[in-house]
Amino acid sequence: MSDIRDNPYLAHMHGGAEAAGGARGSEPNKAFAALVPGKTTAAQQEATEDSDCSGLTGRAFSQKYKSILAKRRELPVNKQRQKFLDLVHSNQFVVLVGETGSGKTTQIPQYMVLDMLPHVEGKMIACTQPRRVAATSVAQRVADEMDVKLGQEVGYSIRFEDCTSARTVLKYCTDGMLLREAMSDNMLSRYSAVILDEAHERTLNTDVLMSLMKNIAAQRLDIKIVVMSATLDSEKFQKYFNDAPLLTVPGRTYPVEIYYTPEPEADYLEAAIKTALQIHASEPEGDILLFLTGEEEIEEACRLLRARGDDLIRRANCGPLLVVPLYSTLPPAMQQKIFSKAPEPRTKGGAPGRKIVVSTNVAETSLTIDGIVYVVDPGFAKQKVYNPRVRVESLLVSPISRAAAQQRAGRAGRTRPGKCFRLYTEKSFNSDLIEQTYPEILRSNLGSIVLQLKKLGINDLVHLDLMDPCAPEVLMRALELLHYLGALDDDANLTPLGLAISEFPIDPQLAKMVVSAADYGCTNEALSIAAMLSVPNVFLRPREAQRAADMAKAEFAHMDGDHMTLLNVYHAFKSCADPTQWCWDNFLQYRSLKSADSIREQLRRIAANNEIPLVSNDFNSPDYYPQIRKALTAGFFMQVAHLERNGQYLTVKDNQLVLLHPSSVLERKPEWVAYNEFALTKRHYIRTVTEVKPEWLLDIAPHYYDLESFPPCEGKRILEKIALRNTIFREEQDMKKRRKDKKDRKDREGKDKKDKKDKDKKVKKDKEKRHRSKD
DNA sequence: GAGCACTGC
Repeated sequence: MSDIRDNPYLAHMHGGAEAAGGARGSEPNKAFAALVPGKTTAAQQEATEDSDCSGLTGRAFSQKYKSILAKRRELPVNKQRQKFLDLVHSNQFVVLVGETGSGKTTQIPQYMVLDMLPHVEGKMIACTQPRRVAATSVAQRVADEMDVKLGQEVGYSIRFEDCTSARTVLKYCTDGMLLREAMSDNMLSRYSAVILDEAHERTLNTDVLMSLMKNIAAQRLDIKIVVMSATLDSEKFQKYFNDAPLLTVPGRTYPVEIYYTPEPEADYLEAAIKTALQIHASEPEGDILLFLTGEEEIEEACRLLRARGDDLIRRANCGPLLVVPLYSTLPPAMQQKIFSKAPEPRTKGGAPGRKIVVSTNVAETSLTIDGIVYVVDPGFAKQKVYNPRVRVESLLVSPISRAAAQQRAGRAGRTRPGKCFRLYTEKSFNSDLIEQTYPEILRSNLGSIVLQLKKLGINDLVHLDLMDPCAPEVLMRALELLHYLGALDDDANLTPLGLAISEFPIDPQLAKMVVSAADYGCTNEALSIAAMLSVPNVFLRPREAQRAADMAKAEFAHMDGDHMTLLNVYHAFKSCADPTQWCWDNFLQYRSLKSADSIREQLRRIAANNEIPLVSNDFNSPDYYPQIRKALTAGFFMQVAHLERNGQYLTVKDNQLVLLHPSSVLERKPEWVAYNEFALTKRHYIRTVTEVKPEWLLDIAPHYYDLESFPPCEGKRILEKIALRNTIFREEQDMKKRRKDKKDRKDREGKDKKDKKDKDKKVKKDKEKRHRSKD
């Protein structure tokens, strides 16, 4: 930090006028001196902003600053600045509801900075976002608004990238990042205030963070918490945060007219296509956004829209259509197409062209497309559900909530008034749809979350104060998993192993594999596999080139299974000359491999920091792959299936009937396999599968393969035989050892006797010698 | 013989 007296904000601490004047010459700035931390008024803040030079940098404000400032003053949130400050001054928690366009995300954090002057105490203000792009782009915008360089007084912090400095006063970060920080600083002592933005999205991280902030606030009366949300579901937030006061800020969007179908639609895909084409045929200019559930459905809809659109254009003299798909796994170049302009009329003065974007939920929150005037909403989305009984997370096409429907409709009113066509009845909207989507924490496996909570110092999970408490059975499953992995002891306290596992930002099973790999001399390989399993599928299989893609994949196939195949792919990726071209040639997703590489680097650094040796076995040793598979077993012994005599796999303990996923490279069916994922679709598949040995299971996870408590099945009988064989073998070894020990002891005793005799003889001789010499 | 909503550390 530069000299504290250079900072005009600190005027009140150093005799005001003198210090403030020092930064910019002779004229003292009264507005700076007037700011008293925690007691500023809107007028004082505005005066500070209107002055000639920045209180933070001491530099004169630029022309650009002044023009942005004029726009900032017109934002709806600015009209409520005084009210907001009053609430913050007299409350520890404030809930703020602001619709799109209110300016809350950019302005509220700045009001907080001016009010608290956190750097006086060497502290900061954090504003969390659920997504990385939001954290980075908003930070850039606010840096411009405050006339500072991004990364200096205003910065951001996201995975793989910390763009902050010792001067940083305001930090935008992902909520996951702040959680990680809390794991090493449980009281978040570096922050004088935390602003939680987009809280209505109720992501896993936001929910955990809200609970944590409540906990911290009870112990740190100096900290302020502002919770910002976009919905009207504010009462729930207020109640959760000890009856916090509410401030509502109007948004700035255009009206959207809503239309419902008079009768329920039997086939929503067909209805959606029809509706989109009808809009094209009869509504004025403006682009269409159509929400569907997944990649396959979207590609199918695009094909149909193009075909029928051509037909429509011929028959009804409509304008040309541009149909573009949008989903997250679409290559970035293809995603860019959503921003292209609608096509020109085919003849001068002819019917205008139109763009139709067919998208998943990405377009609901993550991506904003300008120029959308019409939204078609069939009312469905793929949603994650968790079944604790079989410990399986899966995706299910389900009806969306009223809040989500509202969010979708809002996408039509960003640039001018729009229309939203809902493909369900108004009655259905009111009586069938739930108010809010169930928060993610109620639909997820909590293994990793529970571990994080333990690390955050929250031990009493039963009384864990979440906005929506999770099901006891889900908590039980999480505790059970962590206990079996050895991350928690019998009293559910974090073990040293659990502490190590919690350092890694990956699934606990994967982290256990990495940590255990040290025992098998293969941490380097375990890190690569863990990274490859933490990114979206790397294998591409385009519909028009399935055979070619399969052949390309076969080149990487490893006889032991899919994990080793992934390792082959990673190694090949690292040693190829032109990664983009190479990925293209081999039907591999460049994005996923690139991201696996970054993750691996992060994991490697964490391993190094935790004194986990980074080692490999000799590649030419016959043990090279078995050792890696043993490390895999150490993490995934709970995800093992056994091939029954009828040719079907049963998962161990749960006795679920499963099939090897057709994408597996394992053509022969090994008797015992460990799997990464249980995929619940039309059938039950196990995906990413590698052969393991039953004796490893008994060796590596004896507490889980405790045969006394094992439900009966073929696998159990085989394990019992092996266990018996092991016992007999051990008995034999013991007997041999005992026999040998006995013999050794006898020999030793014999030798000792002889030694003693010899010694005695020697002593006698010596004595005699001495006697003789005396004489 | 078949998927893969979306995020995040």
